[in-house]
Amino acid sequence: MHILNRIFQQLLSHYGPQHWWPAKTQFEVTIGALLAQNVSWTNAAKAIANLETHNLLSAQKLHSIGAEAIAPLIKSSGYYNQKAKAIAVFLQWFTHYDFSFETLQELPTDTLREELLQLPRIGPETADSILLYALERKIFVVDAYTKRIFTRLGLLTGHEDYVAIQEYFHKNFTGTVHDYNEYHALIVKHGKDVCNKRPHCDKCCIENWCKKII
DNA sequence: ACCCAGGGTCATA
DNA sequence: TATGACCATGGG
Repeated sequence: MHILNRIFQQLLSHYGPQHWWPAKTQFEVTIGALLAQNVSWTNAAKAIANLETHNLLSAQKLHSIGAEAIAPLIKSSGYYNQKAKAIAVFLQWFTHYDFSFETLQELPTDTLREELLQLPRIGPETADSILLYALERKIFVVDAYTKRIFTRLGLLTGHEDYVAIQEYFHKNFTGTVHDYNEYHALIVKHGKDVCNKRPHCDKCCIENWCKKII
C-alpha cells in the first residue's frame, strides 16, 4: 500500500466525503472551473448564481451574448475581463462540438486535454478540473495546496513542476475516478483547515496528525 | 492596511 | 528554468 493511498484514506476518514463538484450540470462545472481561478469559491459561486439568475447558465445563451455582456455579470469572481473573454473563447471552441458534452466525451483524454490547454486562461489545473469533475476522467488535479502539503510531508522536494507531481499521483495512487474526485477536494479542505501560511507553522499537519499517517 | 483565495499569462534574466 | 508583475473582487 503506497503512502499516497494511506494519506487518502486518512483524509477521507477525517473529513468525510466532500461532494465535489458543487454544480448541477457539466456546463456549470466547466464555467465554475474558470471562475474559481485564484479566488475564493464564495466569490466564484456568487458569479455563477448571478448567471443563473439571468437564466444564462447554458452554453447557447452565454455564447449569444458575448464577452462584453458576460464581464459585468461575473465581477464578483475577480479578473472579470479576462475570465469573460476566456468563457467566450471556450464557447466558440465548444461550438465545434455542438455545445454537447456527449460529443466531447467521444474524444480521448489526452486529446481533450491538449485542446483545452490551447484555450486562453485554461492552464493545467483548470483543464484537469474540467476533465475530472465535468467529464469524469481519471485525472489528478494538482494545486498549490497539493504542492505545499506533500512537500511538507517530505514526499516532494518542492521543485517539481505540475506534470511531475501529477505523474507521481497517477503512478502511485490506485483509486477510482470517484477517489480522484475526493482526493483533490480533500486536499483543498485540508489546505484550508491547517495553517496555510507558507513554509512552517507548529500546529500544522506535520506536527499534529500527518506524522500519524507516515 | 495587509493577506489570501479551488491560476494563467507574459516579460525579463 | 525561474522569478515578478499583472489581472480584480471580497472576506478575514
